[in-house]
Amino acid sequence: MGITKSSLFSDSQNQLAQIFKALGHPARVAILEYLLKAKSCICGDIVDELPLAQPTISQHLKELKSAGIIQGTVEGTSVCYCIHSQNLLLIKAFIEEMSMCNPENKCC
Amino acid sequence: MGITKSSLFSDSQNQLAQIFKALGHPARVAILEYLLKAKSCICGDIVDELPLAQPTISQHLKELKSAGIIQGTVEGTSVCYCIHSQNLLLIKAFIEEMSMCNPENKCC
DNA sequence: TTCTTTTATCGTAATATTGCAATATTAAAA
DNA sequence: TTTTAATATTGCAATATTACGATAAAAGAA
Repeated sequence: MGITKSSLFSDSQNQLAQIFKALGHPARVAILEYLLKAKSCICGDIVDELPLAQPTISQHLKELKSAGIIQGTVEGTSVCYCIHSQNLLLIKAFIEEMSMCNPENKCC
Repeated sequence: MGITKSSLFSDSQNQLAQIFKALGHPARVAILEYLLKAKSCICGDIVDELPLAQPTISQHLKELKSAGIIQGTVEGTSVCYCIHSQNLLLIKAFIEEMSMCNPENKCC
């Protein structure tokens, strides 16, 4: 149905999934890589950098922001975006746990 | 258009996004947590554990598998799934880089 | 062989996502 | 005030995802 039954899962599971989902698009990965590479947390240069139209970039930025992965500060007519690491630490812990796969498991 | 323009991005960006996307659903997060918790890498107990119908679970398992996050081994009539950590290490490295946000940035 | 159990696949309805043109908004510049 | 520049929002078409009932497939049990 295209509708995720989030009520069936824990808050923690939903939050982790939400953050992962926001990272689950190559444009958003590219935006983060650009924000990391750029020394200062430049704003709409992302539009020039990425091969997508301005409204599309704006939408991707909005999703990253609402997932708590980036933050934006208005500076005159432009907006300065940068990585907000707090929520990334949540999924970092999850992945660290998961990647400690037990090699004793029969099929691993 | 609901169609991700993956050709516009690098292989690395597409691969990272694909793995993140597979993790971007609470049911799939729950499946991984269950696989980690269960001592042996049990199979269709996941269907009993999660509040979703069997075809839905099967579909989620398929997505995790095609993203290289889990692997399955047929054992008679049942299938034994377990975590396959290799691809998780890819996103682990990405997140570690990203979470080293530079606090010197003006807006961070 | 027939039945049963387990898992996968098909088909489909409901909903979500992606991308962009057009347009709105906002604040600085002229 | 008018114009310009930067970003956000709206509306929509194309496509993807989610969920599940029905059914298929595969292997062991009777």
